[in-house]
Amino acid sequence: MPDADTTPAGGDADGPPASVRRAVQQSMERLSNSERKVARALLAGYPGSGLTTVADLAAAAGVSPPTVIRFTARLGYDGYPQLQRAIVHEVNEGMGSPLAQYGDTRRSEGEEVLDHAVRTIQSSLERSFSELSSWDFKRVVRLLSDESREIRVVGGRFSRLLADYLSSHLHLLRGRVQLMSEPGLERLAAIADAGPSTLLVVFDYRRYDEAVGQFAVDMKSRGSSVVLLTDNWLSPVAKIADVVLTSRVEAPSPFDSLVPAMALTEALIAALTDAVGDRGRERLERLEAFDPQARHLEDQA
Amino acid sequence: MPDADTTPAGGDADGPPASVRRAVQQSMERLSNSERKVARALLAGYPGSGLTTVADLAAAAGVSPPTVIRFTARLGYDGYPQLQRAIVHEVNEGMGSPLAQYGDTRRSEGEEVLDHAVRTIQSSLERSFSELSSWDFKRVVRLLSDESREIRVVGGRFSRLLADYLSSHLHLLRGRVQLMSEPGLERLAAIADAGPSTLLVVFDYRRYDEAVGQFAVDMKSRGSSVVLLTDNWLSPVAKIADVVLTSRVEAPSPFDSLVPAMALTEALIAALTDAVGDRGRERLERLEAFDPQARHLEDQA
DNA sequence: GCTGACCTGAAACAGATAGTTCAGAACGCT
DNA sequence: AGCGTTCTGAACTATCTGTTTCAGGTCAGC
Repeated sequence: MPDADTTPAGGDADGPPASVRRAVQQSMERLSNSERKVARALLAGYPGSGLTTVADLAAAAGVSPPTVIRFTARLGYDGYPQLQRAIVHEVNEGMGSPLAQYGDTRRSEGEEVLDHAVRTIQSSLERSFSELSSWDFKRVVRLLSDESREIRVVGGRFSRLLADYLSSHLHLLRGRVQLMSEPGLERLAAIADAGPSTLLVVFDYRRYDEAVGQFAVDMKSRGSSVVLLTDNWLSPVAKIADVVLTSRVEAPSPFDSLVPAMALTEALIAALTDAVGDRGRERLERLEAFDPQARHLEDQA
Repeated sequence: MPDADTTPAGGDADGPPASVRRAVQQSMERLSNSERKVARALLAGYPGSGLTTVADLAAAAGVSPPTVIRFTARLGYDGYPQLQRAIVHEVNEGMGSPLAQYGDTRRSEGEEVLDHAVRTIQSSLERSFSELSSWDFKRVVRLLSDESREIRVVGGRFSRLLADYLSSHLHLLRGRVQLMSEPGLERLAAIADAGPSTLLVVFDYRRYDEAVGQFAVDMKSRGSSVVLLTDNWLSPVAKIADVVLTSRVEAPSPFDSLVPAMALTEALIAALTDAVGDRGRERLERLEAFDPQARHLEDQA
């Protein structure tokens, strides 16, 4: 049993590095409420938060310094400096290794489900993007950034959330955008007003929404362009759509996943932000002038 | 672009990261013999050697502490702690996500933006899950699956979509769920009715919603349990929350990303489906009897 | 071989740091 | 309710930190 330098709570005497991160996660249960806050703060800003002083970490966690000390003691370290050394050690080894953290052992219920969920979601996402046609993607971006067009956005039972999400961002970046949340008069009016300069964005994922499908058909018949975001099984709207972007829906549960679709939506927003450039930025600033709570541009320093 | 925090000897105002390592290498010539020993020791054990004490680094280099101090001064830092901070900063970037590398290079508009978006989103997602405490996750699942509890779900400007998403699924799996979509009488009534058997689920991501925060505080003061889903910068609600689940919000655009948060939500739903087991399945079947369009269980063959 | 400039480290110093003590608070358990 | 246990932070302290001071040492140049 050599190397008794940095393996306190790692436990099983097998893992050579015994990541501090995992040690913390495993010890979660044994901790008190405030100590758990420390654990969360440590993981949230890892590893930087563990390389500052006790006082700093305590402040970040919203607890007092003694709690941090007790936290380190409970993990099995002789003191805060020793925990720091362990982190430094780890940083020295890894300095970039991304997914070394996923172990193999599984027992407790929740963990298995979570692990499975993570992998399912990630592979769905990966696959979705790898199957995405970048040419279609660009076409959609061009359509969305064309301010001479009137945009309507609509979605189905769950995908209405994405329709909402997209239109909210569109509002921030350009004018002439409308979300068609409910069936009814609003949609009828939209059909009546539709023409060649109208752009309808449809989110339709299983199970496909009949009302949305009919609405798309009607809009199309009035000359509107139609962009469809759907799953890989293709909504019936695909038949009449001008551009189709698909995403996978494989989920860790019996329900479908919207994560890849949302990722696609965010990618569209990113590309659109890039496309509208200064024009959109000006609009954002104008909007912010009226809404002190929205300062979306200051995120990236 | 000042930010005179960590860019002393980077010098030429060109290098984007101004790596400490590179700063040292460039300054080699200007150093004295002993100082150069320090430089070599620092680079040899980088970054760990720079995260210890002055005395340690001096010993590793075979020189006296003052020499280390003079070394840091010669590099342009105000003191050893400042150099340390610069290194920590660097480590923080490099360790987690490979976000740092996508600085500037772009040619073909749509495609590169898309590529960048994909990578950003995926790394955010990966990082979020790696930082997730599975213990907290399990606690939330347990709370959500406890049918003796009355559940209230609320969200902020954008995260209301996730609140909606979660509550929609909760409705399918169990009873006594209510989405608090708008401020107003509905929320007041919820506060009045709240008690120890109430569970409030709060989605609060930057920019944090004051109304939601106040609502959470009020609910908590009435004895309700509070589960918070937030970003890694922690909503103020974290102070009073019983459990906190964080996700990253780094996005390919100036806006924040909700993809990791949605993935987390879906993981919760998956685990919850598992937890409620047959009871939830029966409920689903009962619901389907009244809604021929919802057949969520047939997805996985 | 003397003089000046420049390194270099021992010793001393001021300030910050981790860790301890203790009293009050919160909690769970009959 | 009342008890004992556990948790938590304010105040304190001993220690270690980075830094400055200063004297000894090295070397080049006429």
